[in-house]
Amino acid sequence: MTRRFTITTPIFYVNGAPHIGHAYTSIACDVIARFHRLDGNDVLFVSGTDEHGQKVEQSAKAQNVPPQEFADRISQSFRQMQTDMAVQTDEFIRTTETRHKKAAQTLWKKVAESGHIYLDAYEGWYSTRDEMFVGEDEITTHPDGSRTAPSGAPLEWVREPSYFFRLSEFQDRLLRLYEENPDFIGPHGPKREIISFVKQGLRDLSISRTSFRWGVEVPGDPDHVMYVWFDALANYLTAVGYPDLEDPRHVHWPADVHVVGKEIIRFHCIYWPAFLMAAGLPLPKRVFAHGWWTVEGEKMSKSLGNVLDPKKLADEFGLDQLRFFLMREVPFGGDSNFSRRSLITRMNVELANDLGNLAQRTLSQVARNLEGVLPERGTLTEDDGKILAQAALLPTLTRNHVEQLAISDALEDIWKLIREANAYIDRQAPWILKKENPARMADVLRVLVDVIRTVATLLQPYMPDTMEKMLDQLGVEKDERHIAALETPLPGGRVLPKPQGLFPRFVEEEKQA
RNA sequence: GGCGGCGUAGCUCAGUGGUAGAGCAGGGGAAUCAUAAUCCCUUGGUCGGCGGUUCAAAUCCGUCCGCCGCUACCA
Repeated sequence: MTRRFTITTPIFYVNGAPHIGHAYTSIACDVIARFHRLDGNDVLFVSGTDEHGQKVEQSAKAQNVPPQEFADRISQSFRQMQTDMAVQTDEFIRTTETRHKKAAQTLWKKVAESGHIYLDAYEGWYSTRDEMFVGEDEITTHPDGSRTAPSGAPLEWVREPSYFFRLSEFQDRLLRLYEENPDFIGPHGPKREIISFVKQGLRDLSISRTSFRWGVEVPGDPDHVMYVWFDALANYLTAVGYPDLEDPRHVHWPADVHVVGKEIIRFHCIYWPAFLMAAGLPLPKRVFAHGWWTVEGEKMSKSLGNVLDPKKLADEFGLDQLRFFLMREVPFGGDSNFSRRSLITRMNVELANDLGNLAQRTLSQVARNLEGVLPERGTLTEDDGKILAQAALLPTLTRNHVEQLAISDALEDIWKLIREANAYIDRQAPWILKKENPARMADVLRVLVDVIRTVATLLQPYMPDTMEKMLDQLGVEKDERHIAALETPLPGGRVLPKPQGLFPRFVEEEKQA
């Protein structure tokens, strides 16, 4: 039976250009989605843009364009970024689309019908100049009793009608959810924060606004638009065709994993399951928070001017090299630092020296000493059997890591085999066997081709373009490139194309003094 | 303040009770098929400090120090 697998990126807020963090989250999900496709699963990979809210309304106004036009432009830049990064989504949801508004409004109605929404008023200190409510802890109180926002703007106590969601009623059910499903929140650190947050007690959540218009209209009350998270989170349902239960994508709900940045994990682990519980819908199986990137040891920020453009990096170093680095460098879930030096080191040591050179030295011997013809498997020695067994185990190891979203650990295991293959070729020394025992040389080269095939097959999700070329050079047909195909050895006798280096060493150009 | 995370070799990190590990960097050697890539050996740590539990602690408990995050309606 085909397994279904549904994965989502966060939807990106259209209030700025995509940077390396957006690329990272997209690529991580893409690697996982591609792995599942390669493993024969029926995958739905969802991404999109969050386009409502006061900030978008304001930014559009500042540029003198209608909000929709503003949102169109930025949303397109996120789609372009994903195209540039070879991220293959199955659905890209824009929250300004009609289908999404329908989904969000239906969800609202379901929650309202269950009695979990009521009309009251939201009150707090409001800055008219900033057009936002300011939290108590951000307020400066002056000797004369007046209060100001961090921006220095004066504050006034404002009461605004608002619909509320009875979040307070879900405390126990949420805690039970976390307890009964230990993997619901990952990794461990954020999980504890969420649990202790919920244990502190939940207040009802204001889920509508009347102070701005740029949002999804609340069903039955056109004065209100939905609060961002009710609107945004519903995109995951839009992606499966909700509310049309006959939609073929509907079988992809619930999602297997929502991948999110750690800054929005609370909304996904508390609000989202509570909304779904209230609406009587199945809950996602997992929410996973990834870390952030620093740049050369510093926090990435516009003011520091060190915001990394993923396209520029891909143009300079190569897309697959960038994808590899991002997935390799960081234990998924942790923070990590981006530095040119470590990127170049990984490219040269792991891609050029370890993997690229292994393929090149193997294939050039096949080309020169066997006239490019792939030999049949010969009689296996103990050493042959050992490395082939290690290779045979690799799909399972990799699959288990990907299942846990440990995509850097999967690479680590793949590299252990690559290093072992380099040790094997040195032990067997086919360049010596060439004179002493040509038949044995052919056996050794065949073992190496099989090992490299395994490696290249499993690396496809990470480096799709380069691994396609490597599999071409190994004589692997298009329909032999999925994981299950690894169980069937290639037939001997195929003529392999002339090998070409796939991972050139990167030499940093001399800096002008 | 409360809650939580982190602190292990020069660097990045793995390791949750039983003789300190990996990769990179450093040193020595081998090989020459290959993108001067590879392979082997090796230097290097009182596992943040102190105290405790235990036959045994990086690993459990307490305390202190340092760094970081969360502490709801901007996303």
